[in-house]
Amino acid sequence: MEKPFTQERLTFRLDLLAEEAIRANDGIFQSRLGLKIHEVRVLRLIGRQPGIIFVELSRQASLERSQTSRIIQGLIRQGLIRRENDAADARRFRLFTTEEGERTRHKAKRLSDALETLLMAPLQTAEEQVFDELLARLSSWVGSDDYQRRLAAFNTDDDTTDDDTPPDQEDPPAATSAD
Amino acid sequence: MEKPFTQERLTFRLDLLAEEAIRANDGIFQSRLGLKIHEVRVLRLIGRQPGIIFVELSRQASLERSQTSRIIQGLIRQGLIRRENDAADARRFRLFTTEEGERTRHKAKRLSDALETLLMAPLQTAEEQVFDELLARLSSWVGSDDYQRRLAAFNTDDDTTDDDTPPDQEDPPAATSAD
DNA sequence: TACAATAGTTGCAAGGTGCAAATATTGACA
DNA sequence: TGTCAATATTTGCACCTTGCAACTATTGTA
Repeated sequence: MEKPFTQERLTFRLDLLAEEAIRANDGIFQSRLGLKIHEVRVLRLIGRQPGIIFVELSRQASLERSQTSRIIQGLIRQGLIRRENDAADARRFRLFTTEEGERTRHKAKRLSDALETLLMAPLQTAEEQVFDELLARLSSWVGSDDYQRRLAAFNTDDDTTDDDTPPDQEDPPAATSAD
Repeated sequence: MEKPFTQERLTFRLDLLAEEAIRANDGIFQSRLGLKIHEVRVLRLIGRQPGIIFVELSRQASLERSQTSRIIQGLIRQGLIRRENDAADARRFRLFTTEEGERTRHKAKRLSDALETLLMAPLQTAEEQVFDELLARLSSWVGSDDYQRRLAAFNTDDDTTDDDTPPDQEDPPAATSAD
């Protein structure tokens, strides 16, 4: 009755897993810290790079500028971070975590670690490392200009000219009449 | 200047990659087939299991019932699938792809294949297989009752009692003043 | 002084998501 | 047979996220 995930689209599985990971993290963060996952992400980045400026933050968090802006406001309101005008350029400001922000960040870290462990439970240590490494390579790849360029080309040109796919049989249409 | 993705949260990277994969697929599907990624997912599932019923479909696609319902309506309106009342139970109906639906499905498949190839470009064949396999195991894991149970326990209990984390030093706060 | 570029904010509209109530049908049982 | 709980699917709706576009503020340059 359970459909195996093998043979499913890679993108689908990726989506599923990511969604689940996010859902889990977000749920826990909300209930334990009162923060959303994106807020935690921003908090973490600021904590790791004190003095980071807006644009960098937005880029690294992979969040829209408007979104980033609103998240920052929220974190400030909650007293988890503070901003400081840049001495050299009044358009910018630099961000820092507060004491409380640091405490929260560490709590979040612990929660994330535990969740990650749970998520990776079925993998052995070595496998987990491999997965981690491949994931890192892929993440970096999709962030690269090269990838973006190729993707754009894909959208424009007709790479789909290999119309030689057979009528397709995939699955023996298993009768779902299991009642 | 480019922040490496190593050392980032696994969930974050996972999210990033999944988002990118979806964005790419969705864009292409929209422009080439006029379909959204979720519609394609549903179409694919129906094509693979002709006669599938609503609940099963919703479960396999991992989509809300309401959402699934609306997607089905859309696909019917576009003439890509058709529904047939279940002989035994009038509350249910069974779903089938139309001729055109099949054609569209194959087009979608080709597009997905090509995109997947692009996405996995930095990996060698063997690595890709490993990644695929690990992903499959993880997908299946997060769908399992065991995982769900453990996650629920996590939400309830206090697994966070290991409060021995050191003050944390992570990153040498690299001065962002690279200007 | 003027103008283009950069930094960040805010308004707003479009779309996705999911709950909850509604409808239709079935099955069990008194 | 009438009643009621359960199942299947749909629809209404309200909430939230997302992202564009327009706006303000400041800088650098000519």
